[in-house]
This record gives sequence, C-alpha cells and structure tokens, in this order.
Amino acid sequence: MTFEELLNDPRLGQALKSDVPTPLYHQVYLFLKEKIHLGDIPFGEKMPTEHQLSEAFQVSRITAKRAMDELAEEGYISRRRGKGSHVIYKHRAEQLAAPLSGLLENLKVLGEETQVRSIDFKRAIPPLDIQERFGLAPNEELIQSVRVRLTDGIPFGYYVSWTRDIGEGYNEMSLQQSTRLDLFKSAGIALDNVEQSITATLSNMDTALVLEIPTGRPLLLLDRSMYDAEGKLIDHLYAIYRPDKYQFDMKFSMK
Amino acid sequence: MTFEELLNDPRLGQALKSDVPTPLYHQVYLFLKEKIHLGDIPFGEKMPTEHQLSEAFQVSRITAKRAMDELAEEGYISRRRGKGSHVIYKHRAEQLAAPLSGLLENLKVLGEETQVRSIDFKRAIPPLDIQERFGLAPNEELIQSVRVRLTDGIPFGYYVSWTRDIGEGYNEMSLQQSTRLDLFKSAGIALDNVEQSITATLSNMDTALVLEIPTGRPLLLLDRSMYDAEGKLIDHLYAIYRPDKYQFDMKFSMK
DNA sequence: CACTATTTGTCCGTATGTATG
DNA sequence: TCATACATACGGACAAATAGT
Repeated sequence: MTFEELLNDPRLGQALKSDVPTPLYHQVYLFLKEKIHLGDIPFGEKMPTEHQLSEAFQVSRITAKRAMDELAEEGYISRRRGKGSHVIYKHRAEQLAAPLSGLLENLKVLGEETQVRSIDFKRAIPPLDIQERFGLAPNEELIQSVRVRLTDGIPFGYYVSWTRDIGEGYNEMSLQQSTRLDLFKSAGIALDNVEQSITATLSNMDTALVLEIPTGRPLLLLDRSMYDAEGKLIDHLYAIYRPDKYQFDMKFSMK
Repeated sequence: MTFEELLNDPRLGQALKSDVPTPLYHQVYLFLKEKIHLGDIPFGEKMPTEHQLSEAFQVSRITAKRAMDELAEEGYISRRRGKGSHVIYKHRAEQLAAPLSGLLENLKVLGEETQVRSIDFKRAIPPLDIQERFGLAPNEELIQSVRVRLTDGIPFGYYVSWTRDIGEGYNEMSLQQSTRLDLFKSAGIALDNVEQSITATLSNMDTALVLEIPTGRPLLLLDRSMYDAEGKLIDHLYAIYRPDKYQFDMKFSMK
C-alpha cells in the first residue's frame, strides 16, 4: 500500500478531532505513525508531501509539516529538501507472546512466572453492585482483596475480588503463594459454575498509576463470578489487564 | 466517598499529562467526570472548590475553574456563587447487555438479531503474517472477506477474514445470510480445533470511521484461527468490536 | 549548462487557545 | 478581570536542495 491510495479517501478531511481536544498536528502525526508502525508503509517508501497531507486532511501546510517533523525527530522518516521524506523505520512483525490456554492452565502459568503483591485485604461492606450480586443484607460484610500481578517487576494485572468467608486459609499471605482456586479447594469449597465476561476500557488515573502506564491506554476488563454446587455466589472478581503484557488465549474443539 | 478523600492523594499532582498533548483543563475535567459518572460521587454531593482542585492537581485556579465550567455546561454539576458546586447527575448502574455465551450460541444469536454488510470480497494475496500462518507460497491466493456487523443500524463489529478456497458456496451473498460456520459445514469442511485470543486496542481513524466512534476509544480485538481435522488452517479472522455494544461472555463448569 | 517543477526549510504576520499569577 | 507568555493554526512569501528536461 502507498500513501497515494490512502490520501484519496475524502473521509480524511472530516476524520480529525475526537471528543478530546488533541492538537491537529498530533492527530496527523498519530495517523502517519501508525501506518509506519504496522508496516503498511514499509522501509524506503516515499512519504506524502506536506502539500498532499494538508490537502488530504484539510489543514495548513504548517500543521502537516509539524506532524512530519515529529516523525523525523522520532526516527521514523528522513526529510531532505527537494527530495521528499522517506520511511526509515524497519518494521518487524511483532511476536505476540501467547503462552496461555484455557482458564485453569492460565492461572497455573501465572502463578509460576509472575509475582503477586497485595495492596489491601480486609473485611468490608461491598459496594451496591456487589451486594446485589451476592444477595447480601445491607450491612453484611465480605472479604475484599486488592492485588497487583507483576512479571519482571512490571505490573500487568490489577484485581479487586470480593469473597465469602471461607475460613482462615484464605488470608493475605496465602494469596501470595497459592492461586485462589487452590485456596477454595483447600477450604472445602467445591466451585461449580463460572461466569465471566471480557470487555475493553481505557486507563484512568487510578488504573494508570497502578499499572504504570499513561492514562487513555486500552485495557482488558474481566468480570468473573464463581458459584458453588448450590448455585451460591462464592467469589466475584474484577480484573484489569494491560493488553501489551497479557491477553486471553483460548483453544477448543468444535466436535 | 467524598472528594475530600480523593484530593488528599499526593499522586494527583503528578497524575496529569499522558503521551498525548491534552490540555490540562480537559484532563482535570475527565478525572472529575469519571468520578461522577461511575457514581463514586453521588447526586447532591458537594464538589471540591476551585482552590482545592488547583492545590490537588498543581494547576492554577483558572484551569480548575475551566474544568468545572465544562462539567456545569454538560449538566453534571450546578455552580452557585457563595454556595459551591454540587453534583446534579443521577447515577444509575449501567446494564451491560450480555446475551451471549460460548462461541456457537454466540454466533447464532448474532445471526438472528443483527445484520451483516459486506465491504469487500475478493481473491487476493494475503499480507505476510497471514501467509506465514497458512504456510502459503509467496503468490498463493486466499479469499478475503471484509464485513461490518450492525445492530439497529449501528455498526459494532468489523471483520477481516482470510479463507482457503472451499467452493462456490462461500460467496458474498451467502455470507450475508448464513454464519460462516454453516457455510463451512455445507462445503463439507469439518472444522476441528479453534484457537483464539482476545486483546484490547484503541480505535484509529480507519476503525473509528467504520464503527462510527471517535478515535482513541477502547476496542476488543479478536484473533481466531480455525483448523480442520488434519490440523490444516482453513480460516483466519481478525474481528474488532465496540465494547459498549458487544462483549465476550463465557460460562463453564469447573467439574 | 540553464531552466523548471518539486519539495522542504525558513520567516512573516495574524488569530485563537491554553495556562499562569 | 487583567496582563503576560507560550502553543496552536492559518496563509503567504521566499530560499535552498534535488531531479529531470
């Protein structure tokens, strides 16, 4: 693909500006950077001229120039007067680490290769949505555990769980060493059904600080409820993951 | 929770500015809006003063004022001189639509309640990463299908699939009427194993235009490979979903 | 070699937006 | 509210390097 084709799209003229007041030059910069980053525009390819860009995006030449200048400053392109700008970024297809398959192995692998840090562990009255899910009386307490999971010292998962009282074996120390599934088993709780949903959200200031990323980055959000044989909700978990460090992998048979 | 507690967090002073040059007043606005939106600060609660905000975030009073002005303009708070600002937004816990469970039912429900629009359908030489997955010779072609899935006229899913030649039954028209699983079955292809991974990403200009959302919104990204009984890759799919319209729901037993 | 078109670099002036004290 | 500084965005103008005729 060349830029020629891309820039002919008349929608580009209206494509700028989202709900955030981001500068025009930066939006153009982001657009171009992504094309280069993904390998859509490979090494050596000629970039569009400042004039072409300003036409396509309906901005002034100065704005287009500034976007290109930032690309040059970050080493994506070279700029030579009279000659034009050319991509000097060498794209290599990224290898997405995908060592996980299924829920159970998933958790085991995590336990071996990563560390858990407990942020908070206490009995407390849960928020309304959790109260409703558990079917609690207004003043009933659950055990809340807030944890961060790290790999090589980099935090990639943030967990907030609410759990029924299942005995002494479930405490702040044991959580660091065993998976929660094992703790439930040791406590004699036979978990039966699991319901979970996965969606996406943006990092806000709180989650950004915990996961050591900027705000406005994409995150995976897991909402999981685990029930015992009688259909009683034993445990509810909100988990937030950095997608650059963790993703959900599934294998299954269609037979 | 009140703002008093939130604002005591000294991290707020460093919390602003991400990798995008977003104005300070807008970052403060986003922070406050989220607290109100999530119900952390409920209806009737007193907002912090401009002075408190400027202290907490280490910005000038004018900047804090502007953030509050935008909140008032959007109907989240009321501002009265001498009285302070108060939340007038009534939070209601959002109902996440969750009609799907498991891959197969998932697709069936989709077929009934939603529409598919074909964007592109052709034989073509796939990009390198797809070539490698299929183990193709450099000039070998596959069938590419690009589609959008809509519910009530709102696009929520964008699909790019690459498929081996499986006969005449797999064409642009049949794709609009049957699920691809049914088409494979009709063509006598016995799909066996499925591998898929789910991650999160941000909308760029291309995906934003297709899904009718602003750029920089979170998206769910599905990468799915389907193999036949001999372990031959038959079909590869990239799917992008709006998380406000679609999420992955799973139920399973631990027995 | 000159001539020209293309493309980037630099500079001007102006208007508006952002942020401070 | 005011004065001030800096960033963003526009259009125009001209200079300088490159490539082709």
